[in-house]
Amino acid sequence: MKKIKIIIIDDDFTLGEFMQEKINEFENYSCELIFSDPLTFINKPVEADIYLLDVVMTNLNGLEMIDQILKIYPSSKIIMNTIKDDPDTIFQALKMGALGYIDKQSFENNFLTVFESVLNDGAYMTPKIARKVIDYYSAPKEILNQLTNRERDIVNGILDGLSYKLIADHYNISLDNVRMNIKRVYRKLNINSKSELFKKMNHI
Amino acid sequence: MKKIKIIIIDDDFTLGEFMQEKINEFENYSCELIFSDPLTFINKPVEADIYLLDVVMTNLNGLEMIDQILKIYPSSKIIMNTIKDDPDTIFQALKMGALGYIDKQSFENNFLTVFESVLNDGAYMTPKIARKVIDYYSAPKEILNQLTNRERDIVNGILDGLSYKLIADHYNISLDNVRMNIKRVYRKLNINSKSELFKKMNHI
DNA sequence: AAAAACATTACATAAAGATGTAATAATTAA
DNA sequence: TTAATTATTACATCTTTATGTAATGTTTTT
Repeated sequence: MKKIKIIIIDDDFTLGEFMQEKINEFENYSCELIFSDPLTFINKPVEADIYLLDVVMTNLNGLEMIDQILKIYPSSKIIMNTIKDDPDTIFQALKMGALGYIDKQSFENNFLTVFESVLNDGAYMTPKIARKVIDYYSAPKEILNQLTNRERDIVNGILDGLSYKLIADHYNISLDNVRMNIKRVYRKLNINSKSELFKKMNHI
Repeated sequence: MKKIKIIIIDDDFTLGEFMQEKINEFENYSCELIFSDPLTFINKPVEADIYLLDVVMTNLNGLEMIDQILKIYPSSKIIMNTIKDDPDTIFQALKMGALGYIDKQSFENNFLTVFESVLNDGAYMTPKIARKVIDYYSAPKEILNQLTNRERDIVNGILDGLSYKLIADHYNISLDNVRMNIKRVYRKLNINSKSELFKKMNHI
């Protein structure tokens, strides 16, 4: 049976070796290469089924590597293995196309699950990471809560892509009413453009 | 030791009973109530540590229930257990505050993991669901790929909240150039307003 | 009932966005 | 090296947004 080939790209060579060892304990997986310098890999890429990528590396940003690897090997699976777990980094990684995101502390307990998940066209995040993703989604809810009903209506209209005029028509109120509401919303949220509103509400 | 209290709200009573049975096989969990009619629950809510909620129910939309339950019991954990796995439904659930999302087929194999995840301030999605969430994130990447470099620059500027003028200044091009590019982008993407652009790119 | 919060309309104005048409330069592909 | 794209600039016009100020109803809340 053909083994699943894993490549580790991680600044921390000791940790890399540790992970390699853990992986190779399993018959069906094979991890032979560790790149502790990402540039070495970039200059001479090697194909693998799964890449284990650290985000924080001195020579190169791990996030950019996602893109580069996928350009060369589009069907390979990329898993982020990192201590960096702020929402921004997580989302950038997902946006770039990483299919797994685990924190280094839970590598040992989770790597098999991650591997299996991505190999079966799924994805995996540790509960801690998943929670961050979910909290990010529900953030807009909190914002909407500080608005009055009418303000909420209008904000939703805007997020739906309606013009002030259409919103006014829809709720049978004057255009000026819509404007007034928007003014108040902007003040409450400390913004002053539709773009900022969209940013605050990220995903509808 | 106090048991973790679970309440099931699911149209399908037979399935409800099956899940109840599975849950009660474990010492530390206790599931005594199944609401096959969501309205019964709404009219006379009962507190629990975890709610297992179906999305598709005849009398009420499961998504709206999330909000209602959390209003009454803010610290309770809500897990969606459903066959509905289209991205829109998933995101709406997450947006409303659900902390877990599993498909019914994998209930038996995953419920313990889900329970433990949410009880430890985490969240959980089955790999299949997680993949949908991640694909949703990387969708904008595909869109950006059909644009030229300049068009991409400008789209990114807009998503950052910059005005045409600021974008023009930033790239040292004329305002009309920015406008021209936007026109082309709108045509390519079949849209005709900034709002629609934001919607297409959802999360930046 | 008085005060406070919320809702609605109105007038006014400057800035930004959405589109059309058209000509010229710069790049790239045939 | 033509032909075909792609990139820029320009002019014109109409719509939409962003904000200010101000007055008058409606609900809530105390």
